Formats: sequence, C-alpha cells, structure tokens
Amino acid sequence: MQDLPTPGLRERKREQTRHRLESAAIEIALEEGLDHLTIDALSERADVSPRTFFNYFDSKEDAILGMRTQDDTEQLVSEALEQMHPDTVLEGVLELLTTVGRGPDHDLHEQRHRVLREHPELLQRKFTHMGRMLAPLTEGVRTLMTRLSAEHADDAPSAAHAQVMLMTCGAALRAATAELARGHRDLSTEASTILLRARAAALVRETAGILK
Amino acid sequence: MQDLPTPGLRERKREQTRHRLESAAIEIALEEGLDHLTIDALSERADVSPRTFFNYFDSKEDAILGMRTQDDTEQLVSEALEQMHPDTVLEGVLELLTTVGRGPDHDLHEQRHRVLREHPELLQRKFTHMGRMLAPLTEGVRTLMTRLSAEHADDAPSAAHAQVMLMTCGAALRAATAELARGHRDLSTEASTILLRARAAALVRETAGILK
DNA sequence: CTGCACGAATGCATTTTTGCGTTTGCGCAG
DNA sequence: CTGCGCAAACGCAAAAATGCATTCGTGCAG
Repeated sequence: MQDLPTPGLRERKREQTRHRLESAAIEIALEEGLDHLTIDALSERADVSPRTFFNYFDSKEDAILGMRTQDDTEQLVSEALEQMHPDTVLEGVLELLTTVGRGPDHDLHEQRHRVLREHPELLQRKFTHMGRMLAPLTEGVRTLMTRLSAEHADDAPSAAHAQVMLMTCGAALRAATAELARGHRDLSTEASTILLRARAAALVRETAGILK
Repeated sequence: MQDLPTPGLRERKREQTRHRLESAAIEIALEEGLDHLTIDALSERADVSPRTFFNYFDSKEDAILGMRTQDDTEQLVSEALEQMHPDTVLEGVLELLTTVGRGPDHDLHEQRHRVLREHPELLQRKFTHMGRMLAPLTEGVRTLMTRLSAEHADDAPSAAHAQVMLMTCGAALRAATAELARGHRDLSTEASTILLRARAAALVRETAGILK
C-alpha cells in the first residue's frame, strides 16, 4: 500500500505533470465551459505539448474525470484484496469496488463534481473505462468468492458467476451513488462511503428478493 | 412491429447506404486487416463521401459492429414490451435484452463474428453504447417489474432496483454468450437464443444464491 | 404538375487522436 | 563523475471526428 520510500524524481515529475493536466482541464471547463475547452489551451496551461497530453489521457473528457491511459487496476485490486477481510461476499465485493474506484488527487474532487453536475454526459465516458477494468476486477471478485464460499463448501464459483456478481454490485453502487448525490452530500468522506456500501447492499438484497 | 407498408423511397435508400457502409467496413477489415481499414477507403467502396459516413456511424468500429449513431432503443424497447408476456421478471428482462440486443442485417452476422474473433478489442466499444441504451432499457425493466410484481404486491420497485436487475441480467447474458461462443455454435438461430436465456437465468439464480 | 419544406449528402475548415522517429533527461552501473 | 539505457517529451504528418454552410432530391400540399 505504501510505496512512499521515494518514488524517484522521475515518477514525481510525472505525477506533477498529470496533476497539472487534470487541473487545467477542470479549471478551463469551469471557467469557459466544456465546449470551449480545447487540447491546445489545456496543454498550454499545463505547460506541455499537445502531443504529450495524449501520453497521459486518451481524451479531454478523461482528463477531467482523472482516468489515466495506463491501467493500474490490476495493482489496485491486489492491494485492496490484501487489506480487506470481509465476512460476506457481498460486503467484500462492495468494499473492493469502492476502494478501487476512488483514485488519487482528492483535492480535485470538489471541482470535478461541479463539472459533472453541469455535464452529466461525461459519466457515460466511464463505461468505456469499465471495459478495461473488467478483467482485473472480475479476477478479484472470483478470488473473493472462492476465499469466502470455501466455508459454505457449495459448488465452485466460476468466472461467469464472478462477472454477474461484479456487475450487480457495480450497478447497485452506481444507483446508490446517484441517490446520495441527489440528496446533497459530499461523497468523498469516509462516512459517506460506509453509507454508500450499506445502501448498495440493501439494493442488491432487495433486487435478489424479486427474483423468487 | 410491422412498419412494412412501404417505408418510402427515402428510408429505403438510407437503409441501403447504411448497409453498404457496414458491409464495406466488414469486408475491408477481413481482407486487409483492421488497422488498414480507413474511412476514406471505406466510404469510397460504399460510394459516399467520407463526411457522409459520420452521418451514419460515430466511428469505423461502430460500422463494423453495426451500431448506428441514431438511437432507436426506446422504440425497440416499447415494441418488445408489447410483444412479450413473460411469467417472471427474470424471464421478462432476459427476453427484453436479447430481443433489443439483436439488430437488423442478419446476413452480416457471420462475417461480423469472424471480425470479432480476430479483434476482441472491438467488444469494448459496446460498453460505450450501453451507456446510451441504459436509460430506455432501465425504463423498460422498471415497466416489466411493476407489471409483474403487482401480483406479489410487495414494495414498489424503484428505478434503482431496475438498474440493478438490468445490469445483472446483462452480465449474465454476456457471460452466457461467451460460454456458448467458446463452444462453437451459431448464436444467430432461434434455438441458441432459448439456450442463451436459460443459461443466463441459471447464472443469475446461482449467483443470487451465493448472497445468502 | 409545380413549387416548397425538410432531411440527406456533401465540401470545407477545424479540432481531436494516433503513429513514428527524434531528442531530452532521469536512473543506474562502472 | 561519466557514460549508457530507457522512458518520457516532443515535433510532424496522417487519420479520425465534428461543426457549419451549401446543394440536392424526396415527399407533399396546393
């Protein structure tokens, strides 16, 4: 979890540049509107060439959302799995998803949310990235399931079951997030995360109940 | 369902053009490889201007997958809902999704699958489109749920429950599709659709069982 | 028939995105 | 220190995608 022992100058500069790019994208979006945000202006404010921008993000939308080109999901998943000791599969998956879901740069969360309020279309972009994260996440879920259902000793959970479980919990979290967001709330605090998981868990159970 | 009473010359030509574009994209992808497929070559073979291509599809990937820019999901959903009379929510949602999921141009299914086998990356593109279809589909699922759970007379199904139900069934269908595809099989026949739904239903039930 | 309204097709300009080869500068071994 | 390897930054050119204005042809009312 802590790779703090000096990530090296190289890594630090890279993080700084990434942060400047995200920051510039969000600021311009707020100041001049999303449609006036151009790659050129963005990269100029971040003091890099337009070409370099694409070394960090696939599009200006991704920069606003803070979704990097490079995919660290696999790393994040394995780290999260080590840290957690859930009692049930449902709890475990929800914790995994909420943990992996939140990225760095908490100082940008506030402004980011403001942009998203003005441009809900941006959220659609997240679906694209879900595709990339799908494989590692599914593997993580499968690990959780085997780890926890060993006690039950019923049939072996397949990758297919993991996929279904993953998407179910993901959908519940999104719905719960939307609910909490509608009723004001910060969403970035520890307390709200607990609330989020609880609401999502309830949603999953209730929906499962309808199946019978 | 049947709007056959002469769609009009205009509509027919439009469909022809769309078909030529899809066809050209798939052919070139198969003949020269996906990376040699260019908009210019594609539109030239379809005998339209490059600019016109983008009136039909958002990208060459979309052309291969046959996903139009214009979103008829809402229309398809309401049509499907009228035609079906499911006994359970699970059945209903699976039928809805499989019905809406399959587009026109069955004659291209074969070649399309061949392209997808060579380039699985393309499937990721579908996630993007799922975003657009989400709202109408969720509404359809909610309709189904209220229609069918009225008998049960338990609590009112919310949009959140519909979202979870939708994604769960969607994930199950994708997993089931992958399974069937791995074990050869055509996937475009009526029989395989039945099989698909059955497998997906089993997956959902089994996964739900793990929650307890 | 004739003319008009409207959607479709197109050309053109601009922006976004990607590929490729070159340069720069951090990290590391000698 | 010093030089080398390698990844990041960059410039440049081509391709992809979008916006806008114009033209063309269908559908339709008079």
